[in-house]
Order: sequence, then C-alpha cells, then structure tokens
Amino acid sequence: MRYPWGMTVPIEDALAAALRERGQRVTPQRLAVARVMEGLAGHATAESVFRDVERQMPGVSLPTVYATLELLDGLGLIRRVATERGAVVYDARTSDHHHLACRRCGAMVDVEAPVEVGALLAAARLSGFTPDRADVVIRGLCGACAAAG
Amino acid sequence: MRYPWGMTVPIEDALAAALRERGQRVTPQRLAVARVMEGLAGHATAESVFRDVERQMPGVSLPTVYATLELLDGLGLIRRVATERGAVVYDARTSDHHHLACRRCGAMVDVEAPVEVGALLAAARLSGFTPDRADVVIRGLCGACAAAG
DNA sequence: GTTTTTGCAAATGATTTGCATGGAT
DNA sequence: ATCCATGCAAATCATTTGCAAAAAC
Repeated sequence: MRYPWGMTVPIEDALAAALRERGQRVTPQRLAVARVMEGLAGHATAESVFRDVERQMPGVSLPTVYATLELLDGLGLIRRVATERGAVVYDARTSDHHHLACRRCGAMVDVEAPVEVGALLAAARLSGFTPDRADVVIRGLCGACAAAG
Repeated sequence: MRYPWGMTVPIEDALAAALRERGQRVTPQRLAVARVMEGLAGHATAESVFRDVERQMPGVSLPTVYATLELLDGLGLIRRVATERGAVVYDARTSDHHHLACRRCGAMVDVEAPVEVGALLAAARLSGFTPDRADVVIRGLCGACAAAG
C-alpha cells in the first residue's frame, strides 16, 4: 500500500488490519506468507512461496499457503497472474505494470511502460462490462531463449 | 487465413497443406478438430472441443484432441489463451482482438478495439525481449454479474 | 512396408476439500 | 468459551505419457 508521500506500509500490517476488520484471525502463517511475498523480487509460484515460508516456519502446510495467497489476492495486496501455459504465479507488486512471457521457457518478467487502452475500455463499457484494470502480456522470446535457439 | 480480397481458406485446408509440407499425416481426427474450431463462436475448452468432435466422430480420444489443438496453435491457425484462473481456452480467431474476463463468473468475451502498445514493445526490446504479439485482458465484471451482484 | 497417429489406461502435477485438532480472540 | 484456521490425507481436475494396434503414406 503506497501512501501519498511515498511511504510504504508492510503488507503484513495491511493484512492484519484487514483481517481484524473482517473478524478473521491474524495467524503467524498468514503473516509469514505476507512477509515472504513482500520480500519477493518478481513472481513466485505457490510451491516456491511454500518453500520460502517453510524455511521460517517448518510445518506449514501447502493448503494454508494456497488459502493465504488467495486471501491476499482478494484483498488486492498481491496479484495472481496466469501465464500463457496456464500456470499461475503470484506477484507482490500491485502497481501498474505489465508482463513479458517467453513462449519457449515460460519465464515471466515485469515491464514498466505506459499503454493506451482508453479505446478498449470504452468498447468494454459499451458492451455492458465494468472494467477494473487492464493487463497486458507481451508474448515472444526472452533474451536467453533467443540467444539459445 | 484471410486472403487480400477477403476470401477465407478453411482451416482444414491450411492444416492439410501444412501437414503435407512437414511430412506429417492428414488424419480425419485432425481435420475434424480443425472443422470444429472453424465453426466456433467465441472460445472453447479442450473438453468442449472434444465433445463436439465426438459428435461427428464417435471414438475420438481426448489426448488426440489435445495434441491436435496444440498442433493448430503451433501453426498459428488457432490461439490458445489462458484465463485469469489459469484455465485454458482455445480461440478460432487469430485476428487482433482482446479479451474481457469477468472476475466473478470467469466468462471471457472478445472485444475489438485498437490498443497502443508501442512504448511497451519498445521497452520489451530494450530488455532483450523479442515480442511476437500483445494480448490485453481487461478484468472486471460482466454485464450479467454486475446486474446480479 | 515403413513411419506416424491413434486410443486406451495409467501417470502426473497443481490445486482443493473434509475433517479432527489446535489456536486466536 | 467460541469459532476460525491449521495440518493432514485424500479427492479432484486438466493435461500428459507409454505403449500396442491401426492407419496414412
């Protein structure tokens, strides 16, 4: 969560606040998942988040990690993104950015650049759709795969 | 495949030509999948394509349908698209269009509208990526779900 | 006739569920 | 004390694989 003057509130705090507000429990597992997501560079699969959380907290279960990731996504604190092949990754950044997906190795990388989707949003509204946000995925070959193949 | 004067070559023919060129077999199963994809309005899951093909050709197997859909996607004759949840659908249209994805019911609809991704493509190239195409997914609520909830 | 494809059945891999126990409020 | 969340094991779902039989070339 980004404040007007640029300060950042840890996801953990935002999560704890949201949970209390909804009458749900603030558990160490949930905080650990939030902490891991916050320290993330780029994207992670549920599995890799699980492994990271396990390191801080041996015994966590994979279902709990899945449930928490879904919770965080629902709260808008992280972003769930489906890759081209249908694999799912989680992304700690909620700011506006887009993705490059390699069609060969499946890697996914962030890009930051403006995209003009005004006409598309207008067309969406015209058809009765209420847009939330636009995600752009650029498909192609990443540098490594282009060099290799 | 669209010719300059607007005539359309059935996917089946394009598929047969491509197969012969590669020394692969032109089988009735493959043609049936191509025919079903051609007659498609919107998107279909592998399962639904399977059911449609089965109607014309009892006894086809699901693995064959999967293999053929992958083949067609590789040839650029159809498009494989991952929905937000990670489910995969196939799209007969290869022309430039984008998608509206409902966050509530998961429905996916086509939209046709221009999108300016020049800056994004430039940023991608700058980072060593070789872009193929840009897919835009607008997330939000479809008309039906907005009315219901 | 040779090689590719098929259909079957079983394997895989990611995600979800049911349920009794443990933990947060 | 109450109810929610956890961990476990098992279920589920879509997709993939191995292999012998059948079909295209």
